[in-house]
Parts: sequence; structure tokens; C-alpha cells
Amino acid sequence: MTIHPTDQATAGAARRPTRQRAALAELMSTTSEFLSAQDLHAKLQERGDSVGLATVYRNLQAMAADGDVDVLRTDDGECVYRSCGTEAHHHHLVCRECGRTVEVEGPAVETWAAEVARQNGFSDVTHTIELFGTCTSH
Amino acid sequence: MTIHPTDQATAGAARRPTRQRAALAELMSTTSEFLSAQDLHAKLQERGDSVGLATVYRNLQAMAADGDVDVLRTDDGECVYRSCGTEAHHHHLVCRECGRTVEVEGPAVETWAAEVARQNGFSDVTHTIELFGTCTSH
DNA sequence: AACTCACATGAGAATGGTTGTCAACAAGGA
DNA sequence: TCCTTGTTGACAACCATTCTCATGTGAGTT
Repeated sequence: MTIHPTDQATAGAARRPTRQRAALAELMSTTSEFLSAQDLHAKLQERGDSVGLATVYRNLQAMAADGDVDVLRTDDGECVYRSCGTEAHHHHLVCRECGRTVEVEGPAVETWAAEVARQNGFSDVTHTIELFGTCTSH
Repeated sequence: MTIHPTDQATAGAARRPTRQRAALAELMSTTSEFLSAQDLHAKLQERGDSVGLATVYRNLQAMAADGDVDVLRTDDGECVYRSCGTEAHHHHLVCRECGRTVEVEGPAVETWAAEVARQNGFSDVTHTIELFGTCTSH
């Protein structure tokens, strides 16, 4: 079954720096929205920093595995990526109209999750928590 | 962008009862794991209650819209369905080894989510919360 | 029971995001 | 500079899901 793999990207093996990876990282650092691999690929194209689509996917995966970017899935199953301000564990409050994202922390939620898991005898627990709403400008 | 649609399945329009829908509902009521549309389709086939794949998808969607089953996405983007014991709002603690699922409630989380949203000026907020762990038998 | 009509079904084609393939490439050490 | 090895890119392959549309089947109605 394996609904949620355990592999937690152990110390990212030093990856070789390339123009493509740099362009992608640079682009991501300039936007604060969650964008799909396809979106990012298109933006790189426009901007002139042409990068192969497969490469965009590969790098996003690698960056996500290293914890350099956050990933989540839209309702239609597409993966969207975003480089976050903090390395620390956090969640997102995303505007479903414009994609504006606020990083939020929830000590209360973390302890709740841990407690619920403990009570039910589950170990090695991880969680997925995302909030969606409509921000003030809409 | 539309990361998370708002449409909340208003009172399910009376659907016509069919052999296929019944077979699917019956099958789902017998298992407590989250299963994919493909899995369910295969099980129906084995069992002799042959139902078209498209029909399985359509009915699962309808049932999910009516709140009769819960849906979540696995890490590889596949949708998995499960008929839940309670109509009330709840979340899941899923064993990533065997799929065993415990329905959990979290008043604390609900209020936290509402509060965070309010503080950031977001309205019409929904959330996605799922817990994954390894249960005692593993 | 025969008729009707709108909804449901099923087989297969189409979609579309993501991953695999593999030859050409480039980074960094020797 | 030469070598080794990870990286890239174009394109094919995958595969869950959705679409299409002709056929089937509830459930009133006559």
C-alpha cells in the first residue's frame, strides 16, 4: 500500500552546480506563490533561460527532497512548488483565488498530532496540513 | 489559480439507483481501508459484479460530493476512497504499512485553523489534515 | 404492459502531468 | 588537457483520470 513513504531525504548528496539549476533556484526565489513544474518551465522559457522540462522536474524533486522547497498538490493532482522563507517545519495558508501564501506555525497542531498518534499506538508519525481560504483582496 | 475549489456538494440531487452503484457501495461498506478507483474496479471484477471503470470513477466522485465517502490523495497522486463511519467532519490517521485507518476528531485543530485564518484576514477557509504513521502491528 | 425520456452505463479514445530512455554534454579532479 | 561521472534535453512511454457517444435502463405516464 504505502500511502506515505518514509524516506526523508537524508543529507542531500552534493549536487553539481549547473546553469539550469541556478536559473530555476533564482526564479523560485523571486516569487512567493506555489507554481507547477510546467509554470516554472514556461517562465524560464519566456525569460530566455531555456531549461528542459524533464530537468525542471528532476531539480524540483531534488530540491524538495533536500527540503529547499515545499511541495503540495492541488485538487486536480498537480504538484506545485514554492521556496519557503524558513527551514523550520511549517504549514501554509493559501488563497485559492490568487495563490498568495502565508507561512504559518502551529505548535498546538503539532502536539495534537503527536498526541492522537500516541493514543492510537502509531509511531513514526508525519502529517499533512494545509489551509485554503480567500484573502482580503478578493 | 484555484488551488482548492469551493464547491461543497450541495444536497446531492436524487441519483437513480443502479446495480452498479449498489455493488460499489456494498463493496466499500465491507472494507475499512482507503482504496483507489482502480482497486475497487478490480475487486468488483473478481467478485463477479462487473462494472465499467468509468462508472466506478463517476460514482466515487458522486459519493464523495455527497459526503458519503472520504477521499484523499496518496503521495503519488492517486485518489483513494473510503466509506467512513461518521458523517461528521473528521480526519484520518493512516498506517502507511497496512492502510489501517483511524478516524480522529480535533476540535483543537479546527479552532486553530479558524484562528490562523482570521488573523491573516482569510475568509471561507477549509483545511486538509491527514496523519500518517506506522501502527502497532508493524 | 407499452411508451417515453432523461439519466446511467460501458468500451475505448483522448488528455495531460510526470517519469523513463539514452545519447550528447559539462563540471571538477588528475 | 584528459577522464570520469553526474546532468541535461528531446521525445517516447506511462498511467490515472476524463471524455465521447451509442446503447441500456430506471420510473413515471398512459
